[in-house]
Amino acid sequence: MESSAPVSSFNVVKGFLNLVVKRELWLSTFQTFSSSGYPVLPLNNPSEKPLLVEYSSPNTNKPLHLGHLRNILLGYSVAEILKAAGHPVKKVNLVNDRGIHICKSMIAWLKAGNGETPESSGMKGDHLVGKYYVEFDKIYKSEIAALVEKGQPEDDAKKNAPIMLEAQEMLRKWEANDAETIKLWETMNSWVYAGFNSTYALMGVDFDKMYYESQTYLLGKEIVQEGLDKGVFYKKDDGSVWVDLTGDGLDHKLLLRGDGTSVYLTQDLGTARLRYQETGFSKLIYVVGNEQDYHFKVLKLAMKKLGYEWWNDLFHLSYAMVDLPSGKMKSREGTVVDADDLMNEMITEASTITKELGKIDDFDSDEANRLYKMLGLGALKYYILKVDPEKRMLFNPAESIDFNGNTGPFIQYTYARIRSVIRKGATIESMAGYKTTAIDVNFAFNEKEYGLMKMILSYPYELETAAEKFSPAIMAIYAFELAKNYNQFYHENPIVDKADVNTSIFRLKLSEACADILSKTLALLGMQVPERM
RNA sequence: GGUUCCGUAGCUCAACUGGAUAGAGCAACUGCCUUCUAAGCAGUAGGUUUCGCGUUCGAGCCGCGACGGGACCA
Repeated sequence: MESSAPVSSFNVVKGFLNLVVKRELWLSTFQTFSSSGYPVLPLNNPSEKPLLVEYSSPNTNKPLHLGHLRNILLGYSVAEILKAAGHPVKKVNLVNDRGIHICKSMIAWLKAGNGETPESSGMKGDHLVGKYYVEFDKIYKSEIAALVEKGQPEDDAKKNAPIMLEAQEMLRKWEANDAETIKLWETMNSWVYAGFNSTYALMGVDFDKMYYESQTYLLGKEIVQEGLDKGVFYKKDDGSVWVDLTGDGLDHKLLLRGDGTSVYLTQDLGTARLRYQETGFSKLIYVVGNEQDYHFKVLKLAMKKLGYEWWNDLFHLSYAMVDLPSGKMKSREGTVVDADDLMNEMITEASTITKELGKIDDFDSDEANRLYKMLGLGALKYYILKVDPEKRMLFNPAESIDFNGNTGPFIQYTYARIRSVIRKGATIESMAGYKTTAIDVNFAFNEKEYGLMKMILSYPYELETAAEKFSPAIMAIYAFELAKNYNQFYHENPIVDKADVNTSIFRLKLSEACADILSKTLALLGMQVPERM
């Protein structure tokens, strides 16, 4: 081997060729990194056109719960990862603000609400509206029972229950633009939005653009006509429009009802095309639960049949449901883990643990509360994001989320620990300038230092993989491994040692780089890091 | 009936797209705070990767078939 080659030695074990990279090369690469900041990502295909990430997409008849939490954290994190990887990204939210579900809340509020408002009740708006959604179901069930009592078959009773008929009548009025109905609808939706906004704010997520189904639900009808003209859709005798996907291993699928009203697919066709016209997206990523897998397959194939060449840029980022030990969550039965409650419980838990440890007794209450929030939400976010989205999650509220081991607070703790060492190093005159001191290329680093350097320098690679796979879990695991490696290094090596300034400076540089990468990686998961904890 | 996702330690999860002796955390047990933060570190124990067959130098990963769990489409 030539001496200028980057490889210092090699060996062969069990058919594997092992190359050993020269030590100087590691040091010079690390030197470049730590003096000029984060390595530039060697992106293969930096996109010029925006990637749209649609996430959250709530219904306005009830507050957000644990299932939404998984959706929102995933969507936000994927968007941040794509941004960090150099893509232009737009986060969008399609709010389902119309339909029978919201009419149910409205009817129940009219019947049983006595004019209650968020102000008068002191309830968060989304919780108040959700309360009447549950109320609707109670009334509905008692009406069904009464009809069955009188001898109606249950199926008929479900159709004939007065409150259900009223809800349907209200939907018709809404569609006919009835002034009074629209006014009530706007009022109750505004309560819900105020509630959602405070939940989003607590979670620390944001959106670049909001879409509302009340404005998009009529889109798509002309696309259906276009499909008929092109002969890729067909009409049945009752006037309904269908697409035949048996050639793709699926079934025939309804696109427009006989009475001319839309189904979800109709508006999704229209909305996708609208967004393409607006943005020319290079990808449209839908963060939606896996119960919609079939729906998105149909959507893509319908677009393909229509001849839109970007049909394959529609991507369904599918995730599995979150289950409770008691089974599925059902909003209308009130068996859900509410997102606000869960976040607040986590913050309280963080506060309890922090107080027990007593390390920040000198913090004022603002500082302390910021920290509790950081840690509580960090624990929750990490817990959810470290899991592969396709796997079902079992969430046991009785066993609270851990703060030790492979958790968010463990990584946050490691960051705080590093900052603490660096603060100490900065007080020693001979080391205070460690940031600008160049690394000695002949520095004899040990195994732990070597391992840390390698991990730090692999950040761009991890990020690129995470971006390609739309996978926050990759970054979560990377952060954990890095923190773990740092703690091992920390335990075995004194960092600030007055007797060995040269080594101390190198270790301070290494620590600083580690903290930077941890902070950056956690930010991609929507997490913050504390200077002390 | 059809399609699809999942099945790895008691529990929660990894395994760099088919590579070397399947790794972490929790729980259990044992050590380490007079030294830079013990929300930490070190160690013990825990596995026929649900089962079977196949593909090949090599399979947790690919194929086929069971079994179990979820979701969706008739």
